[in-house]
Formats: sequence, C-alpha cells, structure tokens
Amino acid sequence: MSNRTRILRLSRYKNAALRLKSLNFLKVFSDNLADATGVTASQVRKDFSIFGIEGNRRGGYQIDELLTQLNKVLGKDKLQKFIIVGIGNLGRALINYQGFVKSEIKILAGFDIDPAKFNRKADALILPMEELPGFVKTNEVELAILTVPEFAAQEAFEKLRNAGIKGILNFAPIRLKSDDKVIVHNLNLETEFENLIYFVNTHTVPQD
Amino acid sequence: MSNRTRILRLSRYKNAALRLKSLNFLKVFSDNLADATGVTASQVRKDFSIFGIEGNRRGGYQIDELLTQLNKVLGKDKLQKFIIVGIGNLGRALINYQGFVKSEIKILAGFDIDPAKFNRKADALILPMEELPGFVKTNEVELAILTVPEFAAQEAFEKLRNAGIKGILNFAPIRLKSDDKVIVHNLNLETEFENLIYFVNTHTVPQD
DNA sequence: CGCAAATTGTGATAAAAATCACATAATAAC
DNA sequence: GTTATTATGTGATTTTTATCACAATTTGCG
Repeated sequence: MSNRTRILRLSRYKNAALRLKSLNFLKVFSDNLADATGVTASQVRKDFSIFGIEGNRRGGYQIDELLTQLNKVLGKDKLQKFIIVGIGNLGRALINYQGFVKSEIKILAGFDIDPAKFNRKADALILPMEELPGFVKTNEVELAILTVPEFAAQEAFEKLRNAGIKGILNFAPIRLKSDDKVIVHNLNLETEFENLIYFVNTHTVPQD
Repeated sequence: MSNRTRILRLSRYKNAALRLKSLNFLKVFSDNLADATGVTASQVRKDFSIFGIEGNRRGGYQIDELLTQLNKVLGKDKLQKFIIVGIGNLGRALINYQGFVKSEIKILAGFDIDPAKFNRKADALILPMEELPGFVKTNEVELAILTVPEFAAQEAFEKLRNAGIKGILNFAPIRLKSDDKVIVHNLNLETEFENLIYFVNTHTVPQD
C-alpha cells in the first residue's frame, strides 16, 4: 500500500504546507491542502491516514507537526546526497540549480568522460568517471542522477550499480535493464512534452 | 477514456518502436513493447485498442504504420512550437537541449525580464517579456514552458494566458490558478527527487 | 490445402484507487 | 457547562485501471 502517485501527493502536500507556513499559518485543514494541490479533501485525509499522520478533529493539522511527519515519511529528515553523471545541458543545469539548497537535497559532484568538463573547484565539482567508485564510497552516496545521451545510458547505469548506488533518477530516454538492487525512476522530458501536446490538441482536461 | 498515464504509455511505446526501427525491425509484437516499457503485453494491446490502433493477429504491428498512428494520436504529425519563459539554469538548458531536434518539438524563443539575458541571434533567441504577446501571435504559438522562480510564476502565467497560450508545462513548484482555457501540466523536479528518495529509503520497488 | 503454432482483440474479472458519508471528537459560543 | 458547529478518520461504495483468458485470425509448414 504505497504507490508512486500517493507519494507524489505527499510531496505536494508538504510543499503546500511549507507555503502556508511561510504566510504564518499555524494550522491547516485537509481542504486547504486539497485546494492547493488540486485533489479532494478526503483524498488528503486518506493519504495521511495510510501513513499514520493524524490531526485533530475540528482543529485540523498543526503545520510544524505535519511537516515533521511528512519529511519523515519522505526521508527528508536527513541530508540526501546525490551525484550526477553526464554533464550536458541538463546535467549542468541541475548541478547549478538553486532550488534544492533550502531542502535536504545536495548534489555533491558531477562525473563525465570529457576532460574539458573537469573542474576541481568545490562549488561545482566535476570529475572523471574513473573516480566515481571511490567518490561514492568515501562520501557514502546512495543516489544518482543520470543525464547522459541514450547510447551511453546502459553502460553508465552499470557503473553506478557496481559503485553501490541504490537509486537513480534517469533522464535518458531508455528503460534501463536492472535487477531490484537499484531503484530506477525514469523521467523523460520529451514524454512530458508529448503529454501536454496531446491534451492541448484534444482539448481535454487531464486531472493532474 | 483517455487519462494521463495511458498517454504517457503511448509515448513510451512510440520511443520503444523508434528504437526497434533503428535496429531495422519491420514489425513488433505487443510483448516486445511490453518488455521495452515495463508493462504487460495485454496492457499494450488494450491501450492500442482504446485508440483504434490495430495490428494483425499472428503478424503483430508494422512499425512504420504503428509510428504513424502513435504520432497522430500524440499530435506529433505536425510541428509543435513552444516558447519558454524564465531563462535561469533550467530554462537555458531546455533551450539548448538537443534531444528534441529530431522530434517535432521546437522551442522558438525564450523570454525574460533581465536585459542581460536578451539575445537576438536566431539560434537562441531571448527576448524581453514585453515582446511576448506579439511573438506568440505572429508565430502562432500555443505551447509554453514556464521555468521562473515560484514568486514570479502566477504573474508569468497570466501573461501567457492573455497572450493566447493554450498549454503550459510548468516547472515552478506551485499550482497555478487557472480556468480551463489553459491546460497546465506540472512537473516539479524536487518532487521527483523526493519520490526516488522515498523508495530507496523504504527499500520498496515502485511499479513504474 | 489443411493443420499447427502464434498473436491479436476484447469481454469478463480482478485489483487498485478515489470518493462518499457519517460517527466521532475537538472547539467555540453563550 | 451545555449545546452547536466544524473537522477528522475510516468503513462502505463507487469508479477507474489493469489483468486474465480465450475466441478469432493470420502465418508458416509439410
């Protein structure tokens, strides 16, 4: 009882709660979160109930308490260290992205095979692939982002697997052959574009 | 009978078929596509059947014919023109991304409020926001990508809406208030990261 | 040509996800 | 302190989505 869409919704609730907190709200109700995220109020409550997150009848949810619990469920109560393989346009953008700094996500280093991209400065460390296994071990990294071209994806994936990486966010447009040692989450930008195109062309409104 | 996940799967089938075509395959069976995309063969057939895509019993699907039909359903039988608003790390990466060139997706121009980012060269046109409505009209653009910071998202959205944009791929971490004139597809990278973190931390395997 | 093998297409069935609806509890008002 | 009001939490129900299973059809082979 823990599918992907439900977890995605928990993330959204957390973001909505954070925004309300920044507006000095102290408590929040299921229908506030529902409005902010575009689901029904009972969906919110059901999701919470499945993860044992409780509020007070009539009193709603204390935002601070709620955030603590959501972060705990989502594993954001501790720093999550990533590396990134493939420093093209997208890889570079992610490494420079400032949106994660306030959250518990940190991209420690990038890796590439192109010496022209290497960079030993601490703020945007880019290292040769050969150093990947050592780096992963020393820094106890479990998570990786894969932003290499399609033809290089499977090989890069094997290297990450062998280095002991446990989870990969894969932007390469290919389904990686994996056993269940490594969890791969695929995110294909072209597919997302196509999805939007479909709904615009058919004038139908998807329920997000 | 046309939800988002089903359309996402059609995109994946298309990508898988393209890959097989590049390996000189002429026909493909539902279980090939199933293997390549990680679903069941009957799911593939059911998806096709819902969109009236037919193969031959015993003969499978002719790849060329299948691609034509999938592209038609997905609206990729004609060029889809995008603009992009917000030229930060991610916006710049998408504008420079080469992955779309072979597909029917083209990003015509970027828009920003920062004069330092303006660029009138044809290959990576970046214009001031004031020129957006005119550009959209002249070039008959219906689709946009929104990569501005959270605080600027709602305002940028209104401008896109007023300019006549019909669909928006929104990377800003906020749910935009919209009527049904504009279709908004939200894609929050932090949420995707959190999703992976959850499944790695809980050692559960999501069915992708 | 006729039989065997393989694959589709889809109605029936099962599983999963979302919504409903209401008893239960907390809060506020007087 | 009693009553009225407002939210939650969750079992029951409905809706949606996916799988099963098999008849129908095509292809290949002797």
